[in-house]
Amino acid sequence: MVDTVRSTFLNLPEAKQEKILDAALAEFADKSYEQASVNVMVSACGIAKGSLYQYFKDKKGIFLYVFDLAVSRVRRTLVKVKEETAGEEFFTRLEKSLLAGVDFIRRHPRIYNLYLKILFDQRVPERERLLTAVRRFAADYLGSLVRQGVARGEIRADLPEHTVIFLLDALFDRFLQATCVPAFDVTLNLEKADEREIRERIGELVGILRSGLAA
Amino acid sequence: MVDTVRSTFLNLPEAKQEKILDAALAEFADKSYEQASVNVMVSACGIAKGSLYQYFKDKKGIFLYVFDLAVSRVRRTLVKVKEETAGEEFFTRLEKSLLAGVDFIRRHPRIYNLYLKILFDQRVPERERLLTAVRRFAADYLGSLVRQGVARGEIRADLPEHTVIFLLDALFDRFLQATCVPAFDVTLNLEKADEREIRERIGELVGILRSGLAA
DNA sequence: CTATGGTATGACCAGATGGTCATAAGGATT
DNA sequence: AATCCTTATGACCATCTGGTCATACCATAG
Repeated sequence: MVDTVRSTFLNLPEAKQEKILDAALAEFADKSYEQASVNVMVSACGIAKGSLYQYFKDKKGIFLYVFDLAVSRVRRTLVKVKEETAGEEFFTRLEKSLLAGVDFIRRHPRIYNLYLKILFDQRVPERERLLTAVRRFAADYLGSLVRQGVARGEIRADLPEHTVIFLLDALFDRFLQATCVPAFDVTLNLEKADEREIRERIGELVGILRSGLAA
Repeated sequence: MVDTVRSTFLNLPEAKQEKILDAALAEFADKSYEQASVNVMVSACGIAKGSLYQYFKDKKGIFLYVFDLAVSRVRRTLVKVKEETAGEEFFTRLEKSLLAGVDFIRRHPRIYNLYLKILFDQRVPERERLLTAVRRFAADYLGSLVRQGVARGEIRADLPEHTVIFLLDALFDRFLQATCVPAFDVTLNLEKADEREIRERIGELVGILRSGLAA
């Protein structure tokens, strides 16, 4: 995994490292993997192309390194939310997790865009592995919430856990997508919503999950 | 909309038209829009590149024409399901609609792949318009089911309709994605599921929607 | 002052792209 | 047979791509 980056890069002053990673993230977040241009990256961060190929083995190496960094940031953020809400009720934790997701995306839109690229660009290197890792993390996160909810008697114990997690995962993912891809969301207008409205919509959704649709 | 295709193309014998559209669909479904190659299309269907540019204004024109055809096929299929289940109960209609979706994708995987491309390739021409159209259709479809369900007293009338539709739309879309993108679905294994299993999972999901999660 | 070794450079390569256009082929009407 | 119009062709163009490599730079060590 780390054999894609050369020690030359790690020896660089941190500011320069960051400038390069920033340019790479911007480019990969903007275009599809194959369309992302190494030429654009180097001219954006003001180094020679040859230099970049002294830092990384190839384009794929740059990509994997950037992706790894992005994922670890997401991980850290969500794990923190889980710990901070450990004592609260299941449905409250759902709401707070979703809110934290929205907040993360608004602060790191390019990282989320990178994730969307992995989701649907079939030609991303090692896509299967990267994608599975991310989704598995989400499923584990939700699974741990669900199991604790069941143990505390806050949610029904008679439901197949996998299906519950699937439903929650689907809803979370789409909600987050809707906050930044307006065309996804022809009903709730989440992209233009302020935080109060976001909270309201989250409350409504979790309310439906809680009590069901049947009359 | 139709000013992208030239009359020359429409005058062609139907078999030749189909061969060309088939090659174009295959290529657009396989790669991202910008990565899809006109050269590949023409050699796949055995015509000269110049000919293709006599049938369509440019690459974008080919794409929009193919997309329009695909969308109208989806529309026809789903409208038929809606009509055929008009008399049945809300939750049954949900189940049958989902099942019809799975069936359509298995019979027309390339069309569904094309849709996924629109979803996440930010550089697809007129993406906003195409995407909004598709999502609006889904929302209208589900909305009509919901309103009839409310009118018949099958589902609660006290819920905000938009939010209900949003939830259903999210769940439907992800379920369909899971049936053909294994990495999406680390919990249910839908890709390998036979029809009996698919029916079971659909039943469980709709069951949760019906009665909620709370203990 | 020189030698060493890591670092930086950008001209260059082969290959691909979308799109063009002069030319040719077909078929119908005169 | 001659004219005319539509359709078919593929060599060609400018432009971009990821990747290479001989060369230059520069700090330290002898």
